[in-house]
Amino acid sequence: MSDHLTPPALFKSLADETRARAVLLIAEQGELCVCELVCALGDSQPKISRHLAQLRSSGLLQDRRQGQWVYYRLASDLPQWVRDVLAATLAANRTWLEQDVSRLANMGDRPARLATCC
Amino acid sequence: MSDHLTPPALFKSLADETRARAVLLIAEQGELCVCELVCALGDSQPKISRHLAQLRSSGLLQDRRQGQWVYYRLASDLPQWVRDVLAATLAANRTWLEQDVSRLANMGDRPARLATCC
DNA sequence: TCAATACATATGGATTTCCGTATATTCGCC
DNA sequence: GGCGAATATACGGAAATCCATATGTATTGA
Repeated sequence: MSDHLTPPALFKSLADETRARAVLLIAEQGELCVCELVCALGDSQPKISRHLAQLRSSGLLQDRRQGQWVYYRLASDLPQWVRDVLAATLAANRTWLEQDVSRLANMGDRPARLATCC
Repeated sequence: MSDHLTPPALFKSLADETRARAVLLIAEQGELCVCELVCALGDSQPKISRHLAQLRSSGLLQDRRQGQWVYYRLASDLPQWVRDVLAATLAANRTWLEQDVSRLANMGDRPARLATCC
């Protein structure tokens, strides 16, 4: 799926502020549900949802439904160079992401993931 | 100048096919003049020129005039993470760039750069 | 000074992108 | 089944993007 992730296709996916923040947050946290992203980014739910759908259909993210929540993570078949691009960007832009991370940390009532052990 | 190169700003610069190819070609070759890029990418001169101006004003490229030619290279103050992003993208997408590289190699009458030794 | 080459920019229009609002849909629970 | 919470999608319209064409500027050389 993400085979035809050409450079401009990848960069187009990351060219929007909302999408860039969402992807980097997910890259840092491993997995986030829509309501967590809505809270962290401070945007409306339809806006977040629309951008997530776009990131999924471009092959960057994959989703997983758990009860009423839908969790997004980096696509498992993401090429290594794409992971490298994200890692380099994330490492050098922590302060740029700071507010989103802290809004996420301060969020009350975050849905609990299933324990991975069972 | 390139301090305010936020992630979405960088990715927006690279989100266009013409700009992505131009930047990667320049990253690979070190320095290219406008007419070389016109030939390698097979686009019109105004189109190339417009995109180069955009890349320059976003802080990704810098230019240098030598006689009638204007050479573009990566901006000298480019943050390391941006260089890393470009390097990772270039290394993994050689075949995507193949045709442009060979059109450049087969170009006749390429303007000669000044020797660096004197 | 004239012409030619290399490059830059202006203009207008077609297309794309993005968003707010409203409306599905899906799931868990009573 | 009915209701509320979480998420997705549809439908305009506003704004940004991209391009072709035409024109401007700078440099070289006759």
